[in-house]
Amino acid sequence: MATIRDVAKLAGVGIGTVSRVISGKGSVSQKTLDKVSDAMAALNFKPNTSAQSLSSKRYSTIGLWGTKSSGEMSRATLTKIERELQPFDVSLITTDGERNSPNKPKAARESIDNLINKGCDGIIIWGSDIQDYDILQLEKEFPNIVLLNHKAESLLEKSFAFDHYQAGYIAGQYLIDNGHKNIAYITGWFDTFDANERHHGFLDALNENNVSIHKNLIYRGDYTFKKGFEGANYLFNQEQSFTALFCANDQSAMSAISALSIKGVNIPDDVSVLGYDNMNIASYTNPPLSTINVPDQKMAVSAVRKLINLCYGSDLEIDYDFGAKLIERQSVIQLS
Amino acid sequence: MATIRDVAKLAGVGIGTVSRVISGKGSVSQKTLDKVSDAMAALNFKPNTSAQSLSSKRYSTIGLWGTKSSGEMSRATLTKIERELQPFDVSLITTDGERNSPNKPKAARESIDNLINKGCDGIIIWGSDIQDYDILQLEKEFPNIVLLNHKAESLLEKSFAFDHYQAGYIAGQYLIDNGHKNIAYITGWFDTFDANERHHGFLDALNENNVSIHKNLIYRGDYTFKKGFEGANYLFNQEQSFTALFCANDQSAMSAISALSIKGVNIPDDVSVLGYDNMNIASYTNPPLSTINVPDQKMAVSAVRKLINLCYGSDLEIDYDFGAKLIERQSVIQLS
DNA sequence: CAATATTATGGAACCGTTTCCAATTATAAT
DNA sequence: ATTATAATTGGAAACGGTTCCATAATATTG
Repeated sequence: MATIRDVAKLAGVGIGTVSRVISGKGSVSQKTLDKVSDAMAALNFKPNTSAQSLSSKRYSTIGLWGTKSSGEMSRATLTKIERELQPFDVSLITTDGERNSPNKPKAARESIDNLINKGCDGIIIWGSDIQDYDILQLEKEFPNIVLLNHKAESLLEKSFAFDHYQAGYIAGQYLIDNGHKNIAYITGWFDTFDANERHHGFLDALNENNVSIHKNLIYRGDYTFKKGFEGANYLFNQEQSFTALFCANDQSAMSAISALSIKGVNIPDDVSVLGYDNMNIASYTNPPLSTINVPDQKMAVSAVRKLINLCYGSDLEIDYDFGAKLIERQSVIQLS
Repeated sequence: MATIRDVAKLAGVGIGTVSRVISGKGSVSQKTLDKVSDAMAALNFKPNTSAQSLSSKRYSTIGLWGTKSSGEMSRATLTKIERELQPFDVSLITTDGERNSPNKPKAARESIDNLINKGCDGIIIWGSDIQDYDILQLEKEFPNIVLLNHKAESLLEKSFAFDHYQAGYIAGQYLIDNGHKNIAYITGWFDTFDANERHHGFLDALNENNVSIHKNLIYRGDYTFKKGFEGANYLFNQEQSFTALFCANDQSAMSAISALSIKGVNIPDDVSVLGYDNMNIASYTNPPLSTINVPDQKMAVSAVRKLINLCYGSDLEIDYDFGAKLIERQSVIQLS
């Protein structure tokens, strides 16, 4: 591999000059620029990234930290992030923070440190697997962080999160507005803050409307197709009947619909089903799934842009508006 | 940040010694090892990755190259790859090779070069978006590559691909074995080698059994839910009737099932549907989807292991057996 | 116990950039 | 022409590790 010195020699200039043309900073006369460019082309010169990073402390890399247990970031979102980074020529390093360790918070912090140490200018922290206290601590030492799917009160401008409480509430309210009083519910997995918010929002909506949900009609799921399917069968077998089913995500909603249809229940005539997430597929189920839209990609884009601003001093505009919205399709009907 | 020299000073040893304890290579007495370890802990020393790479030419990073147009690698597979890398402490850099350029092969090669230049010990080349000739050329200059979802005849031991022709053939044969003669077909997107293989395998199976497929019953899809849905509606409206529908992937199969059910056709009694991929959700549709299993994750794991061997001189065992297998569930029935 | 082999150790040189400053050259102003 | 100012340029020093070699300390051998 050719180095900057080879180029300098061939072009008959000093290494500083070559460096200047690489970075485009500082001034070079047109004549020298041409000479150097030619030499670089002739030698097929590519600057060595490690050397650049070592000397400039700029890594052109950002890290994505998250654990699988908090529900994985979707592929589409991931791609979106890459695309957002591409124009700036920064790469993405992803890590699965998961470690089996007795001391979870410590392990989290440690794996984040590792990621930073790999050479990242900034990192995206995904989900709620790390405590606010640790985040604040971290942010003091390493301010180039951004929280995605998590909100830290004292770090609002670096938090990009969806109001799951409100969304859950909207979901509950919607079912009630459509006249449903006997409601079943397949929950998500409660490991995370988000999941709890959504849960309480939904429950509060019911409470405030004085509709209670029978304990037999709550099935503890985990966001998977499997649990959705099993949950629906479980609920179907309870003696309590229901006219609506809320599922904590679209995946469970889809498989719940399958399970119920297989049992011969007609969706939405016998049972309305409401999902949560608005996955791509939600438009193409039978019936098309009404659901809560979660602007995952939009949040991701905002988070990335904020991080780019933080790391590289740019001034990209950032959208902080991630309102909850219910998408009406055909899986929920008005009870007459 | 503390450097190796700080550690050396604090521990009262030379920098060479510190380097030795970092790498674990070379000999250090127990006593010095303790001293150095203590010093490292006291200073919270973390070796600088760029400096390490610069001087050792080892990057502990591998790249994943692929374009979105060739169908994205699934999230699950991506995670699998990360997990496989984790024990070796190597990170993954992903790139979307997509560029709009008049000269596609050149652009491909260029973006691969870029990726290599970012500092990768090796790269995984995903899909068939780069020509064999270019691959061979590349491999000569940079041998640490591995092909995933693509087979280059002269690079067999670095190719990890599924026999889509055979799988397509099996799919066709299965439908015929079940007595279907009037078959409809929602194709995939034909940009890639894989897609063509699958296509021809399927068609050849029909041909060799003397069943022909009416041209109106072939709908050109693109692997999306959307096209599956639209395709099924299109097929439903043809005057030619069919008892079986083959979809080039599970996504289209799922939405095709939805579309047909909405039209009132009963799956599988009126129309059998066969998918391709065996996605997670395939077990939880109504009816559960019969499909071709594609061992994506298994192939990815093998590819990664091969690459690790290549890059780091290890000797992991590698499985090259990716046979096609049909998973019988309940979306295809025997025609009586 | 001397001679030899083995294990430990220090540190200069190097990896390929960027950064900075002093020196040179070109340009503008008087 | 002379001076002031601005634009270019070269290259030493630094970034923080690894490598290698010469040397020192220990262990082994006959």
